[in-house]
Amino acid sequence: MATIFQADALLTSPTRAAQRLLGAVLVHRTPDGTTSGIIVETEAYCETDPASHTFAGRTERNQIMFGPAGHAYVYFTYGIHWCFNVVTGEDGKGEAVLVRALQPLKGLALMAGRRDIQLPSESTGRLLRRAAREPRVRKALISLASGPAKLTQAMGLSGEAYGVDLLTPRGSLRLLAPGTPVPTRSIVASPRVGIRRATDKPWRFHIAGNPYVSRPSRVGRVSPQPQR
DNA sequence: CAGATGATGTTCT
DNA sequence: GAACATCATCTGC
Repeated sequence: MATIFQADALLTSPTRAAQRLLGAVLVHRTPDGTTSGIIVETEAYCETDPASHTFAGRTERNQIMFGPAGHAYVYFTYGIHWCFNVVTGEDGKGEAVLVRALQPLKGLALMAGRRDIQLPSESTGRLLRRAAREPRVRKALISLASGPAKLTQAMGLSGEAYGVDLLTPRGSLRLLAPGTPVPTRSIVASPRVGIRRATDKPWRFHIAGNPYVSRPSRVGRVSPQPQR
């Protein structure tokens, strides 16, 4: 039923792949249950980019980024957090897209438990309706996965996911094609977050107006032309 | 609201 | 020994 994300769509520049990944769905099945979410914010990293883990060449940690597209690059940072990337580009290239935020779809209670966030135990639909008028519920839903380390925690992702092929149809961790495609006019580009180098490159992308992004857009809608 | 800070461990220089 | 693709919590407007 659920269609796996098209591998070909990742065989391009990471900035373009980052835009194509918006709207795609990440699904993780574990013994505790299944969680999933729509990718609403991404960032592109490539070898010639001083902010990229691959800038200085291959290392044990980044080797998967040089491998074929569609695998997971997961790394540990700040002594506490895990971040999740989708490897993109041709085999041998050292490129990936950091997934920065998800709009929760399934397994919200499990996500909340993993995040230690209080959420009324009601159906997703009911929660969404409550969120419309109750700020507390709204904030709880938004804080489930609105950041690169929040989403890995909510989805139950860590080092075990390193190198996993996300495009395997029956895999426990899968990347699915967007339910509804995100039109280019709804994609906003802005500078990447939390880096010290190459801060001028507008290689962060998010879905315009989506409340589940890690931070609001200051830059306006961007348009038609993808960088690079 | 903005800005500062501590947590905590791996990776790289 | 420094840096780190972060987050929660705190302080002071």
